[in-house]
Amino acid sequence: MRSKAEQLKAPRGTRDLVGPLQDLFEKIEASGRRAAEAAGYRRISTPIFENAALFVRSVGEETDVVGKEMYLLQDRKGRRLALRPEGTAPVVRAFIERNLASAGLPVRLYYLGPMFRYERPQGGRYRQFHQFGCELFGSSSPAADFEVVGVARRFLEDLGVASHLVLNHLGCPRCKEAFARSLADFAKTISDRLCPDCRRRAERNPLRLLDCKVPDCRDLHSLAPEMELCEACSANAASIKNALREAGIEFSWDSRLVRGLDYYTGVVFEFRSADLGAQDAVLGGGRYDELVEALGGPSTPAVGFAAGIDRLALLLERTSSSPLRPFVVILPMEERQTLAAAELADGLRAAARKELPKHCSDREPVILSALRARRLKTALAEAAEAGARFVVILGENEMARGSVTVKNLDTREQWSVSVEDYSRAGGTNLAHFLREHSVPRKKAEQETISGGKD
RNA sequence: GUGGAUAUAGCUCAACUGGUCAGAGCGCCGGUCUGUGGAACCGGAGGUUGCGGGUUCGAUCCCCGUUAUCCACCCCA
Repeated sequence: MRSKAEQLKAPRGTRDLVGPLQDLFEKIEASGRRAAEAAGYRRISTPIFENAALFVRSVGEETDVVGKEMYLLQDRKGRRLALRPEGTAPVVRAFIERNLASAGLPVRLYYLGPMFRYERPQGGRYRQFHQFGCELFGSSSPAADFEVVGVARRFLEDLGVASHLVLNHLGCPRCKEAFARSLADFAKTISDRLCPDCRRRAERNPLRLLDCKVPDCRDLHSLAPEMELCEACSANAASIKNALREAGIEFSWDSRLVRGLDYYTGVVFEFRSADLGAQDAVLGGGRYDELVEALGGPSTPAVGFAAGIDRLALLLERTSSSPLRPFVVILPMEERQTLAAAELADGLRAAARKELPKHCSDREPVILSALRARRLKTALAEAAEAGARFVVILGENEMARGSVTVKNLDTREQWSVSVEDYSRAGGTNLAHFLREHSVPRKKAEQETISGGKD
């Protein structure tokens, strides 16, 4: 007989975010929000499913992402919907549909959330994965490209992720089109000597030819025509390089960097990590000046990027993380005080809102009640292990006196604190005491996520 | 979608070529210890060896299927 757990497992390529992994996700998301908002980006949340046609028209019918990786569904009225495989198209759709340009250009938006692609799962690659992305509408200036790369970089730096920046310039639609055509023509002449993948690429996405990893193909491709940028495009590429150099941002230029989504034009870039194996792109983006118009909006230049949160979490897994550290743990001595302990904890949390110092960043202090009585020795050891600062002991003696014993786990001092009018006064007595006796910890110790155990 | 590998306790891993081999460490629970600190020692619970078939007197081990994971390709975050 099969157990329920075996029959109902999470679908392939999906996973539950819980414990340290969830902590990590929140940390990464917080860094994203910080980096984006600091540059004036506002969050947008779009639906998780859209009309399938949106992605066909933007990402491109011939790309793998829409050709074979989309989760397609039909609702009861026969509408063709798709779980979003990427974030840019929905944001552009919303930009047009909500007439966001009316607030005045440029418009800066960021998003955070799950994306879906039907792919063979691998480390750092999931069928439901998560992205943080920024989109900047309304500027064709290299300053906009520079800004977006800068936000991306700040975000990664803030997380402490080591990565290197690679850029390329695909040219304006005219350059890109011409180059693709000449590559395809070239491929045709040597078609019989190319690997099967490259033969397919020649048809569907000639630019990708340059990215082949088969050695023989690479040799052939070295004979391929070079990208020729028009005057405007090469000036654009040059000014971006200059800006990056002047800002002291390290990067490499790779003419083989081609992104798999059709809408890219102009600058494209990736941040790669050496610690990720084959899935080394941790963040990717570029310019998509034609997309807004292609989807029915006013001609509007735009740049953006998307970062893979799951991949970042993979990189940071080693360097984290401790669970929520309690500020106070209430310990009942005997079974019959457990309910009183829970009540005390509840009242203390209410009081703490107003009265306790913000001891750990932007979170409320964590106040726990132990739900069972254990030997004091073990209970104290556990509380100390969990990193609690105070322990409140509630036993026969305390109940008789109408007080509790408060112990500071750092200094080992302890006091008897009266709680007689505790509930009437909204818990001020104990809360006040704790406030008076808590000194701010050093910064490193305040971190609830990145700080290890003492 | 293609090629390859793996699957044993909550976790990390053992078990010579099929024959008491279902184990260890960590974790968890309890005791030594009736109300004061992360220790030590002792004990306990937990597995039809991913699942389903097959070969065999006998399968964790061999074969087939299946599911999941990992690696590479494709592609991408």
